[in-house]
Amino acid sequence: MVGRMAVVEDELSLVFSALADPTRRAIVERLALGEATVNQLAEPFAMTQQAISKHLKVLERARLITRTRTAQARPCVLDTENLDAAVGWIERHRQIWADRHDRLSEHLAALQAGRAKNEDKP
Amino acid sequence: MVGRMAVVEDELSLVFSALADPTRRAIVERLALGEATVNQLAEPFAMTQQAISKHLKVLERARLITRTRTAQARPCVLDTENLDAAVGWIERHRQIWADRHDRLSEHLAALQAGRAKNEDKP
DNA sequence: CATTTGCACAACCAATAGGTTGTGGAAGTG
DNA sequence: CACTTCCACAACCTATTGGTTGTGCAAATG
Repeated sequence: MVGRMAVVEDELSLVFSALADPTRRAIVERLALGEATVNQLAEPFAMTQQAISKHLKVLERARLITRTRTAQARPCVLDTENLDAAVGWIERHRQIWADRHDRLSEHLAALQAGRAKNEDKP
Repeated sequence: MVGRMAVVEDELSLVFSALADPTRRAIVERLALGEATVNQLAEPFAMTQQAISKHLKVLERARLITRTRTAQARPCVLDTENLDAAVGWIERHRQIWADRHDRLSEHLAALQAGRAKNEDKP
């Protein structure tokens, strides 16, 4: 195999990689305040409308936004389901580590306490 | 400006893009169970040790792991601080939207209730 | 000391990402 | 109808990503 790439991108990868771009995060922040059209979203950025459309397509593929059609406009709405999925994944593993880490700290504290019986300054 | 790329990658982008790869997420999952050496981490994957080393460098740059030195081994440990940062960012904006969405659902439910007075089947 | 083990650095490669310009269609407005 | 507004598609460009092979050093082991 020479240089083959990922073919079947899983949803979580799409979500995280969608959130990995500052422009797209800004768009999500904006959409958290309410729906907006492409031009409204593009306005604050120093880039073309086409670039923003590309970003929106990435967010849509990650199912972080959904798009409706109102007349000639294409308003975007935030879809939090996959945001939840992302938080879920992180929390699941962060918590396991945190628990272990607590026990480790506990263990070290116990050791420290044991040493304190013999010498005041370690 | 013709095709200039991101120069000053912010930390959050590094974190999300580090988590955007299934191999790296698997590594994080593994490290949530406790520290491991490079070879231990590489073992489950159908790729070279060098590829894993690259992935570890990405995780290290995102400050999701830290590496110590024990003899000739380089054990990796999970660092949850930036995982927390990622969750924090998502939660902040997800919550705002969720609140708005609740009020919208409420509003729609109220409308629906109003209609129910006139016709049973909407 | 010779060898193995653990890991990283470098050069290379194909695919992807993130931007551009150019263009055109579909829906509202004079 | 002519025109403008809103948006997407296509072609193109460059940098980055995710993998490879080849190599070599540093520390443990015989």
